[in-house]
Amino acid sequence: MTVASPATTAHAPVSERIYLALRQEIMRCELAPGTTLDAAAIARRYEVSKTPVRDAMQKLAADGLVAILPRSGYRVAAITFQAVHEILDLRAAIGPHAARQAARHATAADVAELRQIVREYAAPLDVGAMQKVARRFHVAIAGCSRNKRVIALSESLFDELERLLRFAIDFSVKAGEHSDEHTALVDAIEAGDGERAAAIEAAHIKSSREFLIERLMTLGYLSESEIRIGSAARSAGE
Amino acid sequence: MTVASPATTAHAPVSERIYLALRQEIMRCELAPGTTLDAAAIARRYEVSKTPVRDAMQKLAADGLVAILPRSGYRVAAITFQAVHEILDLRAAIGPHAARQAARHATAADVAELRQIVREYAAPLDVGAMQKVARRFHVAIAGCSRNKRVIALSESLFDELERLLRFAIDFSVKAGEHSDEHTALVDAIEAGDGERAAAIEAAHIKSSREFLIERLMTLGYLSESEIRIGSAARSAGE
DNA sequence: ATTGCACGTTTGATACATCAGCGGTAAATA
DNA sequence: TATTTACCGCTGATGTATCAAACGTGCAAT
Repeated sequence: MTVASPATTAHAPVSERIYLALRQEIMRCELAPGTTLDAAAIARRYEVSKTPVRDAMQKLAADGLVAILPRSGYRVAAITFQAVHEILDLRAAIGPHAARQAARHATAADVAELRQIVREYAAPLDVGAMQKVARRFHVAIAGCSRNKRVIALSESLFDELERLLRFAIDFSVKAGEHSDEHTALVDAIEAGDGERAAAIEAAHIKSSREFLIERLMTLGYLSESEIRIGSAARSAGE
Repeated sequence: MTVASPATTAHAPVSERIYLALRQEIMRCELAPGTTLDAAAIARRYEVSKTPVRDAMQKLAADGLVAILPRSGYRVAAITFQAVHEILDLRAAIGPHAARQAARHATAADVAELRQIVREYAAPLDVGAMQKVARRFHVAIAGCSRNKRVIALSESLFDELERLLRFAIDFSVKAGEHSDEHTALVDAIEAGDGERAAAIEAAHIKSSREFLIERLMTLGYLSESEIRIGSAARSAGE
């Protein structure tokens, strides 16, 4: 109420602002997974009422970032092996598909943009920055598919993945060097070879999946038996 | 498959009721695509306040069934060729993947359930009922993947597809007979042959895609050029 | 005819009321 | 005295009523 509501706030829905702020906090693990969120406190903190907080919670729940316990509370989504597995599995489904479609639809400008992003891999980067570049690269490929749903889904998956990585990896890992793979992928897209593009993307996702699982294992987050079993028989979590 | 009531919680959230009711109306095209929705009127109609209506709108927006125009209104999502294309494309990405995973994870009970659903195809069905059975079949396969995200996504895609079919096909088409294909798919899943399962599912989706596109063309919803171009260069629509 | 202003309609936000679940505390029993 | 159970109060979500702001529309004036 103290906000004088400047005339410049033409198209700035308050709920969107809250949504983005919370989303960032959750993804950066500044709000720890499993934490129960107090809607009233958040409203006070951002100096707004509870309604936009409510809206933001709905959106975050749709993104899978918070769980709504009816009549009980909001909780930051827990990080479970199940979740990691599911996200990587979904990525394995849509990543290659997006690459295949990208090979069909990519324009010269698209290819140029992809090459630009690949070039940025060369610069010495910390893990956080590398994450960002990787996200841009894969989302750009999704963009080439010209399918808005695929794009939105890719973004969502990468967001969640980023959160998992921040939590589990703790930034202790050096920047991996697979820019060769990326160059090959762009080449395949430029050549219009959808199958090759899909295969490269599939291999890429597989390797990052194995990397991540190994990493989680060394951190004691899961045992070998869980990997063997896959995602079955996980009753707990969420 | 009884409802797993969460212990003491025997509650019916009002917003959920509104959500389900509106969702059904939208999917049955009783609310025509493109219609602007009056939140206050809906609130009066269901004898509730505007807040649960708001929540329901947020959920529907997350499902892609309504579009929220900030500071302007809610509108039932329009049906465009773009949307049909995107949904079928996404299905083409996750369907085969789900089938492949189903072959890895399906239990004997899963296979039995799938066979039961396939059997129901044999009975003489109207198009609406066939839709429902097809939905159950494909969602059941997604269920075998043990990936909750894949399951939710499959359900969402089928819901949207159902709406598109209701709108475009107008129930004038006879029940297609591809139960052989379905049987073959279940066989592959039972045998654990993921690649074969994925291939069958891919072919199945491709054929239904072609069927639907042809159907839309005969109804004058799109021209041949649009098919050639694919989804590119559609500036209009939502 | 076009532009500008004012009004009405509808969303967006706030403040307030209500209700269910959870935890603490106390009492009763073994 | 220790453990269990039942009751009560508190916290926080859900729903209602009200208010403010913004977009669209229509009329009027230039």
